[in-house]
Amino acid sequence: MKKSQSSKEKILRVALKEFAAYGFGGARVERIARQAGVNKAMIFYYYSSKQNLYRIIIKNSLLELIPKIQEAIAVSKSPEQFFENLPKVYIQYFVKNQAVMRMIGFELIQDPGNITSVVRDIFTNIPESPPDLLKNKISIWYQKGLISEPDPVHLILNIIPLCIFSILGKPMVEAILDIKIKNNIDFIDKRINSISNLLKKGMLK
Amino acid sequence: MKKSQSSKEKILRVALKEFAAYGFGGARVERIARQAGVNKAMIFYYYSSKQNLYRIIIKNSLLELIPKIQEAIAVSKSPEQFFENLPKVYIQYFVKNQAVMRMIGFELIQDPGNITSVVRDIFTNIPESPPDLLKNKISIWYQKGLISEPDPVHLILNIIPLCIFSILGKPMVEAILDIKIKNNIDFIDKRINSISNLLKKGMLK
Amino acid sequence: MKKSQSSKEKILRVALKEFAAYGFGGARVERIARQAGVNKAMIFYYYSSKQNLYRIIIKNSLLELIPKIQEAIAVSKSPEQFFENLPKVYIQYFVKNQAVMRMIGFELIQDPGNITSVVRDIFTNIPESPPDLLKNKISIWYQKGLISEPDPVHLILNIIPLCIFSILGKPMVEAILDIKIKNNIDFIDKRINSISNLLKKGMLK
Amino acid sequence: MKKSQSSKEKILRVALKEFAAYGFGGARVERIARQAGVNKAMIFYYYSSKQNLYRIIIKNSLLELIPKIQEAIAVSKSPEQFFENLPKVYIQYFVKNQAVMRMIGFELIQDPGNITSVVRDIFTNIPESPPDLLKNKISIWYQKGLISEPDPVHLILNIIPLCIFSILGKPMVEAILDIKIKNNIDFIDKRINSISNLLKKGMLK
DNA sequence: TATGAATGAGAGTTCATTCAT
DNA sequence: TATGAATGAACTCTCATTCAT
Repeated sequence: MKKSQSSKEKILRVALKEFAAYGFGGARVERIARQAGVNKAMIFYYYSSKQNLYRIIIKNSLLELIPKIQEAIAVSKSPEQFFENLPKVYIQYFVKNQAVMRMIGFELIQDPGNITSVVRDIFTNIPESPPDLLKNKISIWYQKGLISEPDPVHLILNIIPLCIFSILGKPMVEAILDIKIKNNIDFIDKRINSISNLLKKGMLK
Repeated sequence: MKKSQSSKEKILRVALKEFAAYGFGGARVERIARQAGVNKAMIFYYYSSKQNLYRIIIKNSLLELIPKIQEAIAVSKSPEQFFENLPKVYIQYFVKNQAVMRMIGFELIQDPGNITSVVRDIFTNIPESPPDLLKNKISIWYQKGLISEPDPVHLILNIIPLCIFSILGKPMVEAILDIKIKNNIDFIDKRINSISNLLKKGMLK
Repeated sequence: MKKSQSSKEKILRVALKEFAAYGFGGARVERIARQAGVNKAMIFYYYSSKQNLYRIIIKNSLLELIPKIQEAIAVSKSPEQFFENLPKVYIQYFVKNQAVMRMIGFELIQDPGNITSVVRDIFTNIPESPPDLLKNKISIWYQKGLISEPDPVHLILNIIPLCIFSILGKPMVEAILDIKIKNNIDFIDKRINSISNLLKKGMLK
Repeated sequence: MKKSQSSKEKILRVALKEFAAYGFGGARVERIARQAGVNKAMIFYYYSSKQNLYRIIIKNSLLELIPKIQEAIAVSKSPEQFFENLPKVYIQYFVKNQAVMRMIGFELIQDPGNITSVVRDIFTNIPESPPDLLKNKISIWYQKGLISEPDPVHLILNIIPLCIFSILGKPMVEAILDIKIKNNIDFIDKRINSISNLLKKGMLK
């Protein structure tokens, strides 16, 4: 019974990496099975289809990420804290969970409807509507004259891209500038700092 | 002769959309052929393999995009202009060429090495080194005390993500905030504005 | 378990015939599958590619044939016995295993390097070097004044062609002479005899 | 008009090599066209199909070879001369025309009926029946007590295989004996000699 | 004669999925 | 739970052949 448990979970762990590396279309059930050390048929026994396995992984990933973000938003009593906490939480999570980040990336490009429906699904199980909480917060800050961007959509779209793309886009920017960054840990720290400064200088009044 | 020309090019046009919609692994040669109104074998006649077709499209796309960016950089005599021109050019291009944007996105997630090598390849055919020109510009602006971020990597990583992700991330942010944006043209204009303001307030001294 | 065993082996048996009948290029995987009564995909499941299946069959065939020849050489205490045993063993084997003979024939025409490398490969797994044993035998017989051809290459090339080609060349010689041989068993016996006599009279001193 | 002539013939020359190298199934029309420096469609314009091209080449080859053999037989006034002339003519022809030899080899393995029908076809256009001439010659020699093998089929099958296989089988025998023959011209001379001696000692009374 | 484009059938191969045990 | 064998549809790619010019 123990072994089955571990098999079932190992499949999840391995499949996440596979989907992140190749996307849904490029991922191979057989490769997942081999790397998880289980028989191919077990994947279907536990998860019934490749599609379903994919959905479960997406959902699990968001179920792990979203509360962290909610928390970071909740503890931010001022926009200053908000502009510091959000990049830090996002980037640190994505650095540690690059496979999750890649899967989310794939989904956004290929079928945003998919991921947004999962997000909405998760939100409906939370008593206080996270969208409302966030919108209220922003609205209050703006009314108090603390921030310069009143539209929550644009405010959020000024933050999240900087977080997600900071890791994904690094190799491309290295190519564009013909620079090779060696120390990745330093880079991440500087990245968080640079984004926080940009957001604070750029959107605080 | 005319028909062949159109066949060869039609394949390119259709394939770009297919790859953008499904990624390399999920794209189907047969679907490309059907939509281009050509025999499946013609794709191999002209492009010899799916892989090769993909590479050519990536390269063509970048060959079209990069000069526009170079131009936008070149005409920017001040960092102020720079922070205005770059988002405008990027976003307007991506709005019109969403398939290109999606393909670049896929590549960055799946195999950044691939796209960076194409970028480098294109750069070597330009007499004045684009990386050097850009780095010099930034360095001079910083020495003159015009901008607050001295590191070109971080400066660029504060710009490009905002441009690429503004279109890709829109549906997700709509889900997060439970808002549905109707007028897309207005949205794009506001997006460009919001980014320019953020960058100017956030990185000009 | 039993059925799978039989499937795997049945493929081998059927494929040998197919390759013998049509050569590698002309052989059809689908025909092999149909005749073996298995799903086409099983051929790749067990043998991974048409090429690989072909190689395995060639190797198996030689692994069966070569020891018989080695044995026939080993038991020949005099050149007289040698000139009797070798044609008998060769021809009787090829009569029973015409498919093997044809495959070897194809290989010798198309890519002799291929088959010679397999032969060498098999030899390296035999403790006493078969080439050396054979060369020694011939050398001793020549020194004792028993045979007239000192060069082992020419001696062997005076034997093997007569054996292989006796079956393959029969229809052509029938055409050349406008004769139709009815009783094949008699023919084979006479063939073995005629060759033995030729070799004994022609190469014994 | 001249160019067309040369194209038509160049196709024949190149196709012979192609068929000899890969067999009918493995030969590629496109490769023939490229190597002949003509458009693929021209092959069908001149020869209407791959099959037909193949047949024509087989026939042409035999039309060139057979008269040489007939001549060698005709000039042989004694079995001694016969056993000297035949190997010499055969082997020297095949050394110079290895592609022809290979094509004949392929045909004999794959579909002997094909080549025998062509042989018969050629013979019907010769006034004196070659089979009869040959059979008579052998019969007379035997009646005169000059040769030991009365059956023409076996007599011929004691000769031709040694000639054809001497070139084809060389690499394999080199592998069997672990010997590498350097000088090919010497080898051929020795081969002809060894065969002639074998036949003379072995079949002359 | 000559060409490049086009075609359709089918080749080998892959893959998610299911079955029997 | 677990396995190896099996399946069928679909995939990329090939190739002899034909068409339009």
